[in-house]
Amino acid sequence: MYFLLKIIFFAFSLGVMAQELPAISDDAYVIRHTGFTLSYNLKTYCPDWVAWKLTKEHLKGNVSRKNNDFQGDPVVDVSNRVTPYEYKKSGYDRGHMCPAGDNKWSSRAMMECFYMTNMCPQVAVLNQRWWSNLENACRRWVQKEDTLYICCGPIYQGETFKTIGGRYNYSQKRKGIKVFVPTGFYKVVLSLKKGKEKAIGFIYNNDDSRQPMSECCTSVDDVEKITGLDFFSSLEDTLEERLESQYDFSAWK
DNA sequence: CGGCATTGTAAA
DNA sequence: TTTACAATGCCG
Repeated sequence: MYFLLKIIFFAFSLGVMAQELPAISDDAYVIRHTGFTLSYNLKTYCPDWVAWKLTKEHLKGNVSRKNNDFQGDPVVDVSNRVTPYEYKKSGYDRGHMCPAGDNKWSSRAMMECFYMTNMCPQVAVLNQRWWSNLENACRRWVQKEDTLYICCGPIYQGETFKTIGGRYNYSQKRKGIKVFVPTGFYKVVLSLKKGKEKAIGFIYNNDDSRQPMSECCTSVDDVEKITGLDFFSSLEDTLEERLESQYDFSAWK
């Protein structure tokens, strides 16, 4: 009985309160951390999505990203746990999905956002410039919107994928894990500010090309078509349809 | 020098 | 493709 109540409460807390979460499939490996929730994929060894709520208040914290080191996620069993070793000499950055800059409000959230379950292999130029631009923009936007519901993750297009890692770790006597290199990344952002509710999506290529926000934005519907995910599904249907089918980049400035 | 991680190379 | 081993390198 108590267990049943727990399930009901969990479903309630995910479905009703957490508007940033996409619809969750039955076989999903969902991991909840202090500052974000993610769905871990045991084939790609990347998250399928990472979702979090960003508020104005969250940005007032002063926890520094220094001394927070990339590390395997202790929630994941060791045989499936990606470590920084997989990314070493790969040529790819360990790209945060939920950024460190959004987790300054809690030292625990900050530490957890450096778990490898929050990472994907990202081309350096994308990570440090164009993707970073979007993260900074979200932190600007939330000052006016008060709260943003954000979800992002990798895109894989094509039949075969590049992988990194996979080498047996002799020191730790651990089987190698192959981490898929995404061909791109998506992010969807929702504001429910009364009377001016709006949503927007973004799609980036995982390469070193020039990718300003203004050229990467699109509708949430577009991102759903490409990812197969159903974002913001706890919204009332007509509102969801309206917000996801259209977007206005200039309205976010 | 001792201990441990990293990496080139090759065997299974 | 995965595992074993040896040489190298780093840090005390």
